[in-house]
Amino acid sequence: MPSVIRSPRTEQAYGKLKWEILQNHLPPGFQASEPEFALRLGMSRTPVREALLHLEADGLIEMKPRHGARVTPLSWNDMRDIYEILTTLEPEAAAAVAELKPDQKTLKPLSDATDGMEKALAKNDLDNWAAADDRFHRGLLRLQNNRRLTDFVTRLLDQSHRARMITLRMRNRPTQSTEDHRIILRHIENGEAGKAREMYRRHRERAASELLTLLQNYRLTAL
Amino acid sequence: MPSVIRSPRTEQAYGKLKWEILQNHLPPGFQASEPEFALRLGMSRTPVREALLHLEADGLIEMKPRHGARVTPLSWNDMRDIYEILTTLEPEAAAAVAELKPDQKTLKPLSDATDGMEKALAKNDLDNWAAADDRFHRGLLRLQNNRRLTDFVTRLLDQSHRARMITLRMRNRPTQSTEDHRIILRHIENGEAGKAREMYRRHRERAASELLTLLQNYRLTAL
DNA sequence: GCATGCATTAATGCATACATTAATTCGAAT
DNA sequence: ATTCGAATTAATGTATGCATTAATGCATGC
Repeated sequence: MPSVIRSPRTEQAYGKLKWEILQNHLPPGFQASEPEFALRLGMSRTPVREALLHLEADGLIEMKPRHGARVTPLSWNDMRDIYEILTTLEPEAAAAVAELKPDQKTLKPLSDATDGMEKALAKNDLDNWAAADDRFHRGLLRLQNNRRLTDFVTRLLDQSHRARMITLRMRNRPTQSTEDHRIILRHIENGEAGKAREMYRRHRERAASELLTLLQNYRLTAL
Repeated sequence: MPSVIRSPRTEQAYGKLKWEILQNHLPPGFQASEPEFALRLGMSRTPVREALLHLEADGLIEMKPRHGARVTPLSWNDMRDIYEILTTLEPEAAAAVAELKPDQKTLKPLSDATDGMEKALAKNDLDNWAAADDRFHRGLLRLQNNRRLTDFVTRLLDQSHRARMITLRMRNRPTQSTEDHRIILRHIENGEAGKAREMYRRHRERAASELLTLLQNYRLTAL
């Protein structure tokens, strides 16, 4: 439960900060003290501090003793680690969903997302393509029943979101990636767990290698 | 970074509470308000609350709006979910370590743990057996280089610790399990990633099935 | 007797004040 | 000029108090 916060202020602070971080509005490496964040957000330190601690647990903020809280910088090694885990866990999630033999209605979020990717690709609308891609991955997770898996992978997706956005316009047209999704969806529809797993793994391996190469070539990250 | 806390009080509260939960000193389902915990720990609500939030992120505490914080009850479904993920991730960790072709010195923590398991088994000393088993699993994790993987799996091991302790004396003599470790260690020593992965997977599958059966037969958990 | 609603009670959410501690700056001495 | 050290500054850690809000119990009416 990465986002299970209930109190208005804390929730507000958490939501706003997370949003601004993921949008690169608060850029990687941005640093400020608790009082500064509190001032920015128009509330006292208490809820802000709580939100910052949550974001630290999410891996989006790093709190260093006397240097304030800083937005986690993009790191090549972090991205490698994250994609390594995604490459292991997401295929298992896909297989688990396939095992459930879900009906078309259950799979609607996934087919919608896949449609969205194809349409956006046809229009060369990268932003909508990325959004649909994201919906697919998160939608798939939600269809399997292991809550901890959902939460953890969701956190990893959040942690790697900025890197994906930054590299979005450096990639070639994501034709292959879009096709991958269609095929994975078909395997899931057919209840073929093994094929879904294997296809998802290859999808993630390709995505990882692409992303890491881009980050490296363009010196976009620390480390 | 499950335990990255630095302030004396918060750290103290976190450490003490975590310890007492894992020792079943604060039993599953135990519930108290923040002021009560604060009183128990001899400090104000602030650091206690922070510690409780950390423990909630660790999955050991659940905070319900007006009902105080309660020690997460043991749940069969949670254990199933946890072991499902462990069965996926730990074998990958073992394979990753094998790939590193570590020397004997690096592997000393693992061989020590394995020795400890065998010795404890010979003496029928279940407590030390379990402790050595735990050292093996955590030691292996530390040898691979993906920090996020280490932290997440460590959390899962913590979350399942109480269930393991409770079922410890209901199991048959853990002969098979001890042998598994020896074999896994050998595969790692030989740098045979595939074999290490496969053996670890079978080890975890067996462990999961044993644990879940015991919990079910003895109605030890909620749900 | 039961249900509804209000009052009471207590916990949490949040703000603030104070204590502690570390970084930084400035000055003095070598 | 450089280095050491003390004083200042500012951030974090912690305590506390107040506001808010939900749960509980009681009373009242049906």
